[in-house]
Amino acid sequence: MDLQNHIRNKLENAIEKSGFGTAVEDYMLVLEKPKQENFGDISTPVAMNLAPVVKQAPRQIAQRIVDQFEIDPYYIEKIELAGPGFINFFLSKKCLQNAVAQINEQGRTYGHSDLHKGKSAQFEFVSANPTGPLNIVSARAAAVGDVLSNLQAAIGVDVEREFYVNDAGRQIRLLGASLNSRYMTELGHDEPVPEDGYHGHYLKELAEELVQNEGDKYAALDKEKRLEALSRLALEEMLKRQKKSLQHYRLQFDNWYRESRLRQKKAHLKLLDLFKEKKLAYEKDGAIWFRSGDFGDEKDRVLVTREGEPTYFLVDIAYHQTKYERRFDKVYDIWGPDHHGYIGRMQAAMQALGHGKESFQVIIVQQVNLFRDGKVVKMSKRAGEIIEMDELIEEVGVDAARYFFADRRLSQPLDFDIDLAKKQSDENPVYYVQYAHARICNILRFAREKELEPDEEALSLLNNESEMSLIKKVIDFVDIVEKAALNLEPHRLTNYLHELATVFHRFYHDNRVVSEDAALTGARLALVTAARQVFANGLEILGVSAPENM
RNA sequence: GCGCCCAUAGCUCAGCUGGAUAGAGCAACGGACUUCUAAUCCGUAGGCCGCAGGUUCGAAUCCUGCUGGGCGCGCCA
Repeated sequence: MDLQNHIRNKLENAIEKSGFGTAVEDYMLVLEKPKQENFGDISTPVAMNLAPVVKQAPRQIAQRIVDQFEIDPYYIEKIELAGPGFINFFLSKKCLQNAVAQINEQGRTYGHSDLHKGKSAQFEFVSANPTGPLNIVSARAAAVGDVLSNLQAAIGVDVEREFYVNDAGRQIRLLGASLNSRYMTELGHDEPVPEDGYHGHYLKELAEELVQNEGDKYAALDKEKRLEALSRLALEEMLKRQKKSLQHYRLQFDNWYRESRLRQKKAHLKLLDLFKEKKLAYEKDGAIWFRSGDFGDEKDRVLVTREGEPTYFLVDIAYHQTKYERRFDKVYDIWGPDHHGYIGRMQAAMQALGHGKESFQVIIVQQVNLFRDGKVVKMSKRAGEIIEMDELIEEVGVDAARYFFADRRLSQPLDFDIDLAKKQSDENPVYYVQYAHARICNILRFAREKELEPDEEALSLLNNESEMSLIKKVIDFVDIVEKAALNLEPHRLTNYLHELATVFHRFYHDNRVVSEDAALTGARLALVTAARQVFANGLEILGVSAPENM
């Protein structure tokens, strides 16, 4: 909708003509949605922001701006000065009614814009170690990462989703050793799982399958060869299962970037050379250090240990460097709260490599506490007691899981109430929104049976309170998507859809869509068609299904 | 000790780049179905916005200190 721009332009003109042109700054030109409906549809506190600068009373300033404001009656019905100095705009009915036709014309693309067209971004998220099934924490990251990606795409960004696979190093060796124990035990040899190995049930199951399908084939190998073979096998199997879980969760990664690929190319060693060359690295106590302290980190960090092993950090820097080589304008990492201490050093590394501060952003998504029967479900990774993502999805469904995960501020720890998410009742917000969509589909089906169609020529018949509220709500969608995308706040979208559902349900209660009045029926069908489109488009961004009946 | 996150209605949370009377869902209570879906709607009740200062025309929002809770501070990954 170019409505906001229209008002902004006219407002700037009015301010210019009032003689405040030199005093006004961009940040003062705020257009917001007033809390109360009787304060109009759009409001600006610009006069109050100008007051301290021009040293005049806010209401006096506002009055002069209002006097100079050129009203285009197509858009605006009236302007009011209110309260301490707010200028409130009331939109014309004509403009609101026509918005319905515009939405229907845009259809599936309504809500999308080219605000950031031409930019590219990469989201790296989940990136769980391939040493076991995905858990609850990954489930939140997966939902959030996917929705954030969708939101960026909606404002025109060319987005890529990436999963970084840590398929090299100590943990994979441990994984192999753990599988080896299970496998050999299955064959009657006593080889206990290493103390710091992986004790989960899944490796036991895998070992059983292995014996069943391939017998004692691996037992014949000498231990080193066997461990290597089983490591590889376990890794690929775990990866396969993770991919399957994510697919089930309706999440498609564009790229699975393997750490082993970096190591093969010796990317980390080349990077080390580069650091040395640029005097960003030095030797101390037998280890090689990065001067991260010079780039805002708390202290310097080790890149190569005294034993000559490259640290995870060194490889990770090399990995992040590839993101820039792959020419993303913006690189986002989604991490759990346990990694926040890692942000400083990675930012330092990126800056040392000459990448602008704005180009790399870490998004910390807070933890998930699982509740069942009103009690916290304790999870212990060591003992292999984790709640798997598959179990959660199995139990509550993909829609509820994704909706719940998107419905919180990222910085807020999330209490996930399994019992609530499972409930097919009004206590569950997912159904409330989906039900609104299904209800509209039902109306449209009913109308089609009677051979009635939406009629955009009749939109001027939409006049009553609940009709106008619904129109005003659907036209907010573009703005909501933009704000959610720019601020990386998926919960804005769920909140909005819930509000939209409320307004729609009220409209439904107040008005019969299919009635004796053919013209009015056409107009209302056009309105609910637009509303349905907004539900569908919004739910699509969330990755939640929009059922046609419930 | 240092760093990050959190504290708003009984519960779960919005609102936080300062603005008008702090909102929603659930739970509680009272109403509404011969109509296109009652998985819905309407109404009532519910608040020292953790505490104490500060900044200013104005603070849930910004700053400082404190209290309480979660997490992190490896030549681990």
